[in-house]
Amino acid sequence: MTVTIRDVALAAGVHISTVSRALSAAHKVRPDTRDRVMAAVEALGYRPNPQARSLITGRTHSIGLIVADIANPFFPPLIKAAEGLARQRDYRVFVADTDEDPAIEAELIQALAKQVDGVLLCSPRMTDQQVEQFREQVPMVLVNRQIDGIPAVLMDVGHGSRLAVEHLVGLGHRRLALLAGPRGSWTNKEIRRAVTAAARDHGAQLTVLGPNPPTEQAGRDAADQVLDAGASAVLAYNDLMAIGLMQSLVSRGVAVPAELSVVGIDNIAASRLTTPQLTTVANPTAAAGRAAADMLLQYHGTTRSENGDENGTGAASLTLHTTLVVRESTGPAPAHAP
Amino acid sequence: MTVTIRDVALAAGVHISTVSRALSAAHKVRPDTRDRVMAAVEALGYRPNPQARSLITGRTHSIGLIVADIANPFFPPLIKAAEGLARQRDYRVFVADTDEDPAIEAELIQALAKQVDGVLLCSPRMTDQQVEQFREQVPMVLVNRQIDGIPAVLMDVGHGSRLAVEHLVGLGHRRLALLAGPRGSWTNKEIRRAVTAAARDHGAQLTVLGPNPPTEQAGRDAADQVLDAGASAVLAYNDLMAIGLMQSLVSRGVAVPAELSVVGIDNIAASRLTTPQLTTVANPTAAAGRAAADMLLQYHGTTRSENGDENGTGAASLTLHTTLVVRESTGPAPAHAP
DNA sequence: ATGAAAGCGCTAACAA
DNA sequence: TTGTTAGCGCTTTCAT
Repeated sequence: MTVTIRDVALAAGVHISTVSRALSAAHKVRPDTRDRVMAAVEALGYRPNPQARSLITGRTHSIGLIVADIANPFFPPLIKAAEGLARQRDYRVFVADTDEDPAIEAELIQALAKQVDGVLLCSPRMTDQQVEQFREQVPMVLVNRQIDGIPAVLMDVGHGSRLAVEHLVGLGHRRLALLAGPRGSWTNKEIRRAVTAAARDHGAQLTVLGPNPPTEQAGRDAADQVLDAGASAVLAYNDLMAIGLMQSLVSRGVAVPAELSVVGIDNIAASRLTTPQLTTVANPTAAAGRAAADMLLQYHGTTRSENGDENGTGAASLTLHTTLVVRESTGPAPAHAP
Repeated sequence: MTVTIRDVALAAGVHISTVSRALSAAHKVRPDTRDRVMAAVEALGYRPNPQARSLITGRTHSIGLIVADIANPFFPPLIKAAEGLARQRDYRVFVADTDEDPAIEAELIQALAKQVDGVLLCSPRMTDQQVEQFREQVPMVLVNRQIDGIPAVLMDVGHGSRLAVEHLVGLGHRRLALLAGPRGSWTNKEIRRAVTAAARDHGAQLTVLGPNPPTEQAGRDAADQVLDAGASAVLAYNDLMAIGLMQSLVSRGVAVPAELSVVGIDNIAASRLTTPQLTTVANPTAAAGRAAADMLLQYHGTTRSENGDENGTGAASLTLHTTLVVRESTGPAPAHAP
């Protein structure tokens, strides 16, 4: 029922190896033979079995893309961009979702390792050691995680966070709160580090709240802590949390930004939809997805480590810039604490 | 460098077929032999090569999931749910994005057909004939598309749309507009059919605007047409368009719902974020994703058509209910047209 | 330029 | 219960 290379060979009156050549190394076959083969291919509707092919070539023409949560609006643009680039290069993409769970993450990458030519690991929650271990099993490009010797696409969210703090300080805020993100997140550490430093530099007081799951619900739940902290401005780990926080604030009768300024991170589409519109640090997620896929395919595209540089070549990192998008959720510090 | 079944056999002092059995049909091997094999597996870190396995078994343990646009917030919850169920059954998921393009859709399904045990085709834009053709090449479950003889998970968006119309009529609206979606969409046809019928039943006048791409931008662009149509209420193909439309309306100084009522479809997370909050028809996307994956795996899980019913078994359809979520974007019809 | 033969890593009859 | 033998569908030497 399924048509194989043998059927084509039979129909074209040649040996299967000739069919194989006609399909991959066209120039190694006489034009007229090639034509006969192609005609048979057409007539029978033959499509090579990629499994069989990859069993012998060792390449699957597909890559894995692992994200913490596909329903988090941060990821879809990244995924889409990575897929688009992969498609251009005739690669398939396996997308998997770890539910923010390091154990599932490990399990998935393990399972994927054998089936793909490389893995794009986005915002991993595993430890560095775990990541390094998997990196030995499969070519890998990291997104939003920095580990020595592993190629990565980073977003300088630390810089963006500093801009946010300076924006806030410029508006007169002296007591800040940081609504931190999940534990294993490199981005979270970067933000925390940058915000702490920036607050110190500008003589502002900082309360760090967390860790928290990176969800709207966590943002809602944190409202009381934020209020208790006595801050006049909050920076949240991401827009989702900032949006949830604003909802709780509204329902408690706290005016944003009059009584409390709120800043998010990511610049997801929804951040323009809230009232007030969210001030946020914009992450170039699509560019990151594209760049990461490009890195992975380029790196693997050179038929397994060439360029006379086995260790260095693939290990370059790319850092993309973030920017502060000032909208309506930030304003001058109130004269008195709320 | 890569450890194969042969290495394990050698280390355990048994034949490779024994290793194979110990791994798949554990009970067909003596306990102590099995232990030795497993010890060797552990020691060597052996993982079976899924490509080789599937070459012989004909099953890949993965399914394809094709969506029109992964960045459309309608899809991620569906994808996530489908992936969750697949994971439970130890299946991998290939997610692909067609960019709303029927040609890419065909190309993708073609490429995927050989690499997966089945395909979940969500909101396809291809013609029925094309879909039917692919259905012969690979087990398939449709989401949001009804074609005779192909199992599907449907959402009764027609019912939901009727509810929306009745809600609007109940508020005194007599001139309605429908902001239609993309051409190939079954959902779009359903909505159009239901809205047309409901408007007729209630003696309301209806203007249909479209087809349009299912995007926020298309919603923004349609504001003038909507206004020109002289309607006092609009139903949009999806929330994204409704949200875009509301933005344009606001910028033109048209009050929602005072001068114009707006209803969306989908109930994406962002629909609660707008001001006014969007009245919308809620689609159970997560349930649909889960159900579709379940159908596909069950259907294929019976080791290729059993149950004494080769044609009928897999062809059942499941219809999920939609509900109307009344929020703030709909209100009484104004006394005079705007 | 083409055919013959070997084998990628594994499973599944069949023997023993 | 275990080993032997054939392949799954394809690519890739090696001859011819």
